[in-house]
Amino acid sequence: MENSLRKVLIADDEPDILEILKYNLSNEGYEVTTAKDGDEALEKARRTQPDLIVLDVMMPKKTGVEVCQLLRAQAAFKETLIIFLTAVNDEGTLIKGLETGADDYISKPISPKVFLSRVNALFRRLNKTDNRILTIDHVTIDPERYIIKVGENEVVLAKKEFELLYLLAQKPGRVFLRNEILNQVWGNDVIVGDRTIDVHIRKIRQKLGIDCITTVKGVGYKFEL
Amino acid sequence: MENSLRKVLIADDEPDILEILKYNLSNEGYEVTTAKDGDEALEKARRTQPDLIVLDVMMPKKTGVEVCQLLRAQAAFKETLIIFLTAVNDEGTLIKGLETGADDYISKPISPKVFLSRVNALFRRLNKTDNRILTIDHVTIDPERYIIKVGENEVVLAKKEFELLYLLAQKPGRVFLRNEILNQVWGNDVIVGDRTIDVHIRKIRQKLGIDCITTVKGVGYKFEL
DNA sequence: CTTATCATTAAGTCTATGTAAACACCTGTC
DNA sequence: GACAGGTGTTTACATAGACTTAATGATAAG
Repeated sequence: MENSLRKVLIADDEPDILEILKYNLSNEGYEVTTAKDGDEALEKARRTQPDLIVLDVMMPKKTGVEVCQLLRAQAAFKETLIIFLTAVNDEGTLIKGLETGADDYISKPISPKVFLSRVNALFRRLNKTDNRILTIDHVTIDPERYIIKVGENEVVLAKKEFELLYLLAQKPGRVFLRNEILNQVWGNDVIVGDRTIDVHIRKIRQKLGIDCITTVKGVGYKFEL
Repeated sequence: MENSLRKVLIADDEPDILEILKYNLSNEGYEVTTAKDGDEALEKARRTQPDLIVLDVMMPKKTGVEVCQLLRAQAAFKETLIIFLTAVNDEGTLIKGLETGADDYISKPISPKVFLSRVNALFRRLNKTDNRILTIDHVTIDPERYIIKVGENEVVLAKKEFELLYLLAQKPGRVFLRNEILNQVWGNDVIVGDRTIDVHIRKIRQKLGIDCITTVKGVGYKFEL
């Protein structure tokens, strides 16, 4: 993997498991924090803002599922990767866990090799959709430099405008609900008026000068050339 | 999960209640089976593989909680919706019931309207993940893009039209009752006139340009090529 | 033939979005 | 501190078209 330090938080009540996982992840270049129960996991998650959180389902204080729910309720952890560790006989809880928004789960007993490959796979998947330069036909969107190219013209968008366009352009053709857009661009705890999205859409349309955002009335918007 | 396959099993030892609930559910387009005790419930559950099981907590032979436990132990019923009917003074048992993996509970005495709305809500929640692209012959319906393709032509439908078509197309050939359509597309608390559905059907027929929706007089509509 | 049900059409109503302008806020400059 | 410029948001209003209704004609079932 690349040079960027990926932060991982592992929460489990069994010190042995913590030790093994931490050792393996560190070896791969991850920066690892550990927690031994649900409350500690929440607290350290807040402090260290990890990229990935590994939660044992069965933990003292708070279960992994509860921790996951509490985290997902906060905007800061909407995009954070969350993996559950679970005993095989615990499928009921697990299903509920996945519904609360976990990205993957791994059954105990854990093979370090499998664990690592799953973690790496998750990060790879994340990277694909996160920081890449998008090119759709003759439109190029570069999130590093906050620049849009339409043909040969460079267009400068403001931050929110850019993020909105970038979101839509990640899946051209797919309709994004207004709620979805609010969550992704504004964060789900922010409350803004009804017309805010429209106004931004309008500015994007205006600045780009091409017809690339389609309204689906009553549903949302989609990027399309 | 299938949207339109909506089989319900109701188990209660009071014939009146069975009758009322069955009547109301049938009206909404559910396919209802009934059982008068725990053993019969188990047996019919196995046979009919319902999508929702309504269990009275107090029943002869086996209580609702016992039935629930036995069902949840089987892989086939891991995902089945289970609702308890319970008398108000029975909270101890109820809590145990929810722990065994029920999805909801409803207190007696039961208002049919409340009952229906709870059932509909459960199914709707379940359907949230129903986002698959439907392909029937040369017709493609993509809810993600909100686009219909008929051969090579792209057809744009309005929101209600799209949802209506999407509903019908989920089970080609199956007849959807008007009530069912109202529930799924409009939501069960909205009241609209009799001709509203017809008009939408007409627009769909017109826009698609092909004869794909068949009227079953006195019953409802079905999608068919 | 009668009746209930559906199709069709042409309105009317209402809702979601488009648009322009004003406002609040931040940032840097003189 | 006053000012300018930019961003993000709200407000108020305009408007297209989505949705509904109502009226009338067609059709199948009994």
